[in-house]
Amino acid sequence: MTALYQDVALRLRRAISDGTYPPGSQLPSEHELAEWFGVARSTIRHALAMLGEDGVVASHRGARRTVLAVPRLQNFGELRSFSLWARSIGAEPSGRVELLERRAATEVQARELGLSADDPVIYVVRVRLLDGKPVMIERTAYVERAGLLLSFVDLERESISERLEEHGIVFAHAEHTIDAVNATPDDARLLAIEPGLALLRERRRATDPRGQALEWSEDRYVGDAVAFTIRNSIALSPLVRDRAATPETAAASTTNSGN
Amino acid sequence: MTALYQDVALRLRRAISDGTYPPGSQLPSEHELAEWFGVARSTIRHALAMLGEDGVVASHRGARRTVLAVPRLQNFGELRSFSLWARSIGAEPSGRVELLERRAATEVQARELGLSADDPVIYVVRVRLLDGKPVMIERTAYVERAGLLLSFVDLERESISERLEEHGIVFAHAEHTIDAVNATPDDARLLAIEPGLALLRERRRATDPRGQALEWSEDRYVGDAVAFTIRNSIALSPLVRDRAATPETAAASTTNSGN
DNA sequence: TAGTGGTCTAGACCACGCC
DNA sequence: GCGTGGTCTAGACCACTAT
Repeated sequence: MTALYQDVALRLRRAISDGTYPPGSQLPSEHELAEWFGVARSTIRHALAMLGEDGVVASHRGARRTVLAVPRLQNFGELRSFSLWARSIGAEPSGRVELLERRAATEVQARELGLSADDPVIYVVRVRLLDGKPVMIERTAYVERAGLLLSFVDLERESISERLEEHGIVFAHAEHTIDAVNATPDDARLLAIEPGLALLRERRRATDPRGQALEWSEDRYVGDAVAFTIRNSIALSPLVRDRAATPETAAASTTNSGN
Repeated sequence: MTALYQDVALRLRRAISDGTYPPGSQLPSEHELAEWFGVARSTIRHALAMLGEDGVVASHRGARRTVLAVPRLQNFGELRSFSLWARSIGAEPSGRVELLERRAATEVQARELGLSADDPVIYVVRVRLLDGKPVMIERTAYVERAGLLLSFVDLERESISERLEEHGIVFAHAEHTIDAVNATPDDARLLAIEPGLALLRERRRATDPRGQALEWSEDRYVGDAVAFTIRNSIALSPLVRDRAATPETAAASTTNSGN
């Protein structure tokens, strides 16, 4: 069912989590692991490469691998879906729909979603709550193909992404741009906070496995409720620091231009 | 010198950048690429895996790879070093040292750096400027081994990380936690902005190749000057959403809590 | 059904760390 | 010099897509 290397990776993760190989210690050699697991060395290497991508182990030619940290659980689905994420930390997610309409795409939405000007999008504004406390405003434009299915979803209770996956709409890739903004009066009203409070803004473009844009969203998190964490290393650096988009630079910026 | 697969990856990146394989198009098959480049299929796969990690291509069993986006240039060094990053976007970096002293680690610093209470750290507060405009405050605690070398660095002009690398201190891994805070009066004074303006806060723990902590830093960026971008996918998700540190949760949390 | 990517093996040689 | 991880090859079989 699952691939051998995934099984090996899982078992190594567990061994690190349960203290067999605590952070700072060294892993057995690839040769030893291959013997113990009864697989080829390349299969062990494939598994170890995955741990390396997660920042769990570090490796250097000539020396055994070092354990850097205990693995984190979170997966892509939990990052994309507020509901999944909330439940994974033991909180009860809910949502309040402020707006849901089919309308012409704005210039930005059209560019990010790869649409022509005035193509229709489904635009949704939702306030997301954690254990009854508002923590985020989600302003999302869906392409028509995905958005039309929203009429089948109970937006107050259900997870949009979970329901869309049941209908064959799969989110596979995303690009996130993160900066900070002060809460507008409108933000403050929706989140029941003071205007001017610092909010963490995440602009997200998500695509299906083929790279076809499915949604473009601008989410604003209450600064003291949510944070993002990224691990990276010399070998793997998915995080990029950008000059923020300003009215003058927005048009020229590569971060924001679509497709 | 460079590995074959790295050379192949570079050439494929170039082919995507120059429009040979634009976003949305399909790459040739692994078999074809292996023949063209004169290498084994596994070498091609290794190169393509790197492009996949960067979110440049997507792959599915049975179908050819799809180009998702044009590759971004930035590397790990440019993320860690403000100076390198600034020059890479064509701006002139500078810095102003507000404080530099050797002192006992705070509780948080000791925990993040893996020190005992009251072990000494080198604490530096610097304002970083882009083309003369203040955009960031950097409050960094270095472990003694790295920090003592700072006396050899011209902090107003030089890049700390570049000089430390010359002395054998190599930054290899980092974990970043990002949230939003309002500028304190002190922040506002240093950055020449209004108090209360939304700032992007990055707390960063960086280690050497062995996972030994080298620095722990709390940086605050002016919200309209800098943003961070992350790409991820089902297969690779280095980004994690966390509940932010609150006075109650800070003690239990490993990721966060303030300076 | 042919082609494609995903997985896995067995073996080779090399560059580097450590003793 | 020995053990380690890094690179590379050649070939096999399988699961899935496209047609």
